[in-house]
Amino acid sequence: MQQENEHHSTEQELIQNRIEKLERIRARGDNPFKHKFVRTTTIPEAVAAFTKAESVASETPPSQQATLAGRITALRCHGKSTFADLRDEGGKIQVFFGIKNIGEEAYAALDDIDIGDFIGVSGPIKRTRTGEITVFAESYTLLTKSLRPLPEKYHGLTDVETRYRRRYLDLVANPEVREVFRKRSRIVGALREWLDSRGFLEVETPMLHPIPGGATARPFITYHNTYDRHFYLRIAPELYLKRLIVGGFERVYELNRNFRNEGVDTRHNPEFTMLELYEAYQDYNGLMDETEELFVYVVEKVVGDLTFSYQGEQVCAGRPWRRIALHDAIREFAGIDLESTRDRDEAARRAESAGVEIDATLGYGKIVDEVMKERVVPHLVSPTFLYDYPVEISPLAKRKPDNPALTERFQVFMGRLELCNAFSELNDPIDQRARFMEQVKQREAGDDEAQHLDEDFITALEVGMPPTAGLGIGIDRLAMLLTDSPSIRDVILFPQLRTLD
RNA sequence: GGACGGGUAGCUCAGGCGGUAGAGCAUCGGACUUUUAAUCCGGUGGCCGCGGGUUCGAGUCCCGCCCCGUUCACCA
Repeated sequence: MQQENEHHSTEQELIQNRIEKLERIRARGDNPFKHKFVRTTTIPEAVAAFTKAESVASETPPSQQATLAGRITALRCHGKSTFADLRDEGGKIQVFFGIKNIGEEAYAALDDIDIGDFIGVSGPIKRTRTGEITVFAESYTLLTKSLRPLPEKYHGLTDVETRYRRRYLDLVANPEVREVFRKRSRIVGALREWLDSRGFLEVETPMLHPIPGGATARPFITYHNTYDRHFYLRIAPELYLKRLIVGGFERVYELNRNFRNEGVDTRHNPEFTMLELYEAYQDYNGLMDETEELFVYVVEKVVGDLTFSYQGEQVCAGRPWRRIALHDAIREFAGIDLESTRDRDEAARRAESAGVEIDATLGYGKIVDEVMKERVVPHLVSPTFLYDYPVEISPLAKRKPDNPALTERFQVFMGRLELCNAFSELNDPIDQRARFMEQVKQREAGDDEAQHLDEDFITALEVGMPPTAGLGIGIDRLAMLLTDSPSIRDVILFPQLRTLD
């Protein structure tokens, strides 16, 4: 215990110092944690109103009375006058405390105000001698006492571990981080607007799945006490959403979290946000058109321009987007043909001739997938549809009528990021059962990402699902792209890190 | 899991040739009624990630471990 105290002695001293101030405040009969404060306006509104009034009345700048609230981010004390920077969510304004304006008692009480405290302040807004827009405080009130020191004012908080583990400090110290998350919110809002305007119904399906399904991924396992059984955190909502199409909804979407028990890197977080939508009577070609429309809507709304830069490269999202069959793209970028063979070993030979290392356990479909990731995706900066994927790696997608080895599936890539996965949904229950059985075989052969047989889902398909196309969009990656963030952790408020003891 | 880089004051960072651990900001005390990274004077503050080892002596060298980042592998 004592060791622990000594270990934190410095920080403890800073905290202790503030606690003593807090006690002095209480001793004066003031409450350092107020319940409510009515402000007349926000800081950015007050600044905008002042600037506007000023531009109209050119000779004598008007002074406008305002009551503002915010956090003190800087204090400059000059004896009988003090300047503070006050910041709220949207902006910053300087506050001037003069002993003549607020009185000796209130001025003396400033001794117990620290950087980090929240205050409310009233007074006229004017420019100082040096031209800074400033509230000349006539009164102020402490709203919340802060007991811990904030990160340094000039450099902010740069330690990435602290930024992720204690995001509140990151948000306080680095205003641009708040902008990233505002933008993320606008992306999600724009997606919903587009979907809602087209009659898509937002639904919520289970997060606890008795059988993990809808994607090839390792699930998290959890346990329900009353039912005395294991559940899986969902890896995708797909099979439930398709059940809703069976039930008669024609346009549904779900925008929520998926959980996959796999590696963590700059593009993968164990929990991530996915938009999945399903549209009856549509196929993958029509869905490609709609996907373009949807993205263009969101990009224009959020970025304001269809050309933007991601990690130093220009992305041009203007329509039409390039559409190229996966096998054609492999021919173009990898210089090999994987379409004219279906033989696993031959495909592996050709892949290796293109310099792609192929693990002996990979089947034909995964070889194609591997070559795509290694040789094709790195070229896809501006938006590109790859379409017609091997049936082996697309167990929920409908086959092409003229080529049963391929499925009507597409993916969208932008900024070298995989953003979407979509297909004409397989609605033939007999084929679906066969595909599941193929997956089960792979699972038994040791592939623990292979999909499970979901008997109830087959039953639903037997009841009948109309022709349907479905699309999944990785929201985190879309947010990375549109905020020019290099890591998925930069667009997730509380990314997963190892817990500390 | 492998490779590389990092972990030093509350924050941002120096030091690293083995010889009593530094700066700026913050904080505390003093001066100051127009500053804005305020200024000036003085002070407090460190298990130098953790544990071993070598050594008269270890932030510094060696070994192991933990955490973070990048990357490769795996995946979306």
